[in-house]
Amino acid sequence: MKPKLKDLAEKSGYSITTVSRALAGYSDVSPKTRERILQIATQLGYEPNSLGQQLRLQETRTIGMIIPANDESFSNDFFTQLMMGVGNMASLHRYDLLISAQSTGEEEMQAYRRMVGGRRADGMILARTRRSDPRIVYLKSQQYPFAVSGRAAPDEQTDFPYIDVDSQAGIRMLVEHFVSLGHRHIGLILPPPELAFTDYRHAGYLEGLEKAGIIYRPDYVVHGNLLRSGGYYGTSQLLDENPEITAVIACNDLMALGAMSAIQGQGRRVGLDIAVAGFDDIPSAEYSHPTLTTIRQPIYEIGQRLVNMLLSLIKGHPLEDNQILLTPTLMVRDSSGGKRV
Amino acid sequence: MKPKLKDLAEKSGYSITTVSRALAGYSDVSPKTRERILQIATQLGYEPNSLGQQLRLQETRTIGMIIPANDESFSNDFFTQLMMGVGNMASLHRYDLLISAQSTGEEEMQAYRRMVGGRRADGMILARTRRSDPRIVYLKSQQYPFAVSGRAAPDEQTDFPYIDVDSQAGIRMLVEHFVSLGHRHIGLILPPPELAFTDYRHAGYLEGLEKAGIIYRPDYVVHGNLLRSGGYYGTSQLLDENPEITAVIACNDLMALGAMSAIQGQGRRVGLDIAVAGFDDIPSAEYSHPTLTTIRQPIYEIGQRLVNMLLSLIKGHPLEDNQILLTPTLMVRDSSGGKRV
DNA sequence: TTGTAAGCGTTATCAC
DNA sequence: GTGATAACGCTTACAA
Repeated sequence: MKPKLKDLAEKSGYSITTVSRALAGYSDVSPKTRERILQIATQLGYEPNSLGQQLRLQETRTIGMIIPANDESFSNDFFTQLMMGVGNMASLHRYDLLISAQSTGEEEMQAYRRMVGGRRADGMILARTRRSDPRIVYLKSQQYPFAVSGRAAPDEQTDFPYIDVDSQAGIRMLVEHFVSLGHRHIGLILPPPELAFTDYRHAGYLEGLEKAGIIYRPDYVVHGNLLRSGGYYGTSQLLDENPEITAVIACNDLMALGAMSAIQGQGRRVGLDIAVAGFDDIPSAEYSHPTLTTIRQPIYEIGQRLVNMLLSLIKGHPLEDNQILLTPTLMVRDSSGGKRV
Repeated sequence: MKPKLKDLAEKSGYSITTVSRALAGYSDVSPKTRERILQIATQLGYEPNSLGQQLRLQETRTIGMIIPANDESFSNDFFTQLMMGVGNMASLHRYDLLISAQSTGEEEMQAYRRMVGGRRADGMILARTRRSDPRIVYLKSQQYPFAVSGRAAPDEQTDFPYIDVDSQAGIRMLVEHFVSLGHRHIGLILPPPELAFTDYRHAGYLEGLEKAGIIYRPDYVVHGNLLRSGGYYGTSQLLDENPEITAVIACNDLMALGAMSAIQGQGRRVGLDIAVAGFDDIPSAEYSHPTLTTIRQPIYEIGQRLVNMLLSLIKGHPLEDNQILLTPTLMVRDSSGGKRV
């Protein structure tokens, strides 16, 4: 059926070794031999079995990534954008991607163990760090190459390679933006507390309020699930319980879109009655109605850079800079409305 | 370092064979032995090397997918949604996904040969069929299991497993919808001619016009690249050259979003001045401004069903239905505007 | 310049 | 119940 080295060897009359070396382009095989072997190889449509190669070379040229599996995540632009950045850069280096969709929990850890322990990939990229993240503990214990989108929480040690944006600064910028427009009652929808970046974003909120001399009100802060639904319910709750709120900051764009739905569902106008801002700047942010004021994170580029980082790690090249903190930029669009009177 | 069967064998005093069988849960190993071995395995944190397993078992439990690599594709909801459907269903069957990002052309074919010939995956899923698609020719020649999102072109033979939506009916429904609103001058932005579904959509357009007794005008039809830019330029061209046009059908939602930008860029109102419709019903369609009238394809579900199809193929199970044509549904939203006076 | 043989880590066959 | 041994397909010392 599918030809292997042995078939080429038999057909050509040479040994498996010689065939292998001819195909690999070694110099110590005579031109005539090489040509003959190459010809037979193309004639039979030979393609090396990568399993054999990988097992022998102990290298898969594959980058692993485990992404959240749940029915809603297909609308999660963050992961898909990250994956695309990773995938395209990996492709440039002739690496492929091994993707496993798993829901957070023990199943997910099993998938990590299978992928890492089973040596299915040469390194892994992970995203959305959690408090005392078991994945990172595991990967470090295995001394396995990995690169992360996101730091550890502020009170934890970040002793691993990562790229993150300064989301404290990002949220602070949003608060300042709203304050400059005249808002004094600003609600915040945080990510779930177990995520590492939640504290940074909370800190940015506090920092922004303090700079503006606004007193912090804990009841202006709720948690959401990072999906549209989280923004929807969070906003409903905030507005119901605190009717004086005039602006809502959602900690990602998906929740901000949900927030807008909630506001519009109450018959109010986003930007005019209630200002909204998000975080990420996913593609839909620019096409939403109204367009979404947000903090731009270069997710696609982060994916690309994580690959470069990871490949250096895999090859054992020294990494000049393996902990990168990017400064995000504020994208002012219509959802934050104009100056208030 | 990383423990293998040999290490467990040495540590336990049993042979590699027995260790392997104990771990596999064979009945012909004594309970005491099994327990001892299992204990050592967990103690050392043993994880089977999947390369070894795969090579031996000739099975990878992996589904391959090659997606278009280009900087804009990260905003391409179609592929990401399909991937998520595929990935989540694969996960349920304990399969992973091997993704390779490649731009169309010889490189892409090489990637297919590497993945198939190299036996890196047990089967493949492909999308967006092309005229006399070389990928399909190749996969058939290799008798390799694959399942496709999309049929062959109308004048070609579709002798492979697929799931597709009846896009001829879909476009016809859009034409009928526009006609019912009073439109007589309807522009069409087709996909590139080399794509297999282009002819179906064109046929749907013709069918819709004919039913309404509207004469077909070839200059009302242009081709676009399936990205926002294609919709933008296609619409600009259509409106510049045929100012009487009052409605534009874009053959996917991304182009429809581009069409809306073009119209709004001219200071005109989508839905009121020029009606717009798309195809796919990607998540952003519901959140665009205005919301987008479109034809809903259940892309995520198609991804899931393709996996089930493919797994049957891989396992050699008989497939009751391996050529599925779904009827799409019309989603009327704001971009098509109301009835014209 | 070419060939022999070992080994990557696993499972399956067969004998004991 | 258990253990040698071969095999999956490949690369690479080492010999010739």
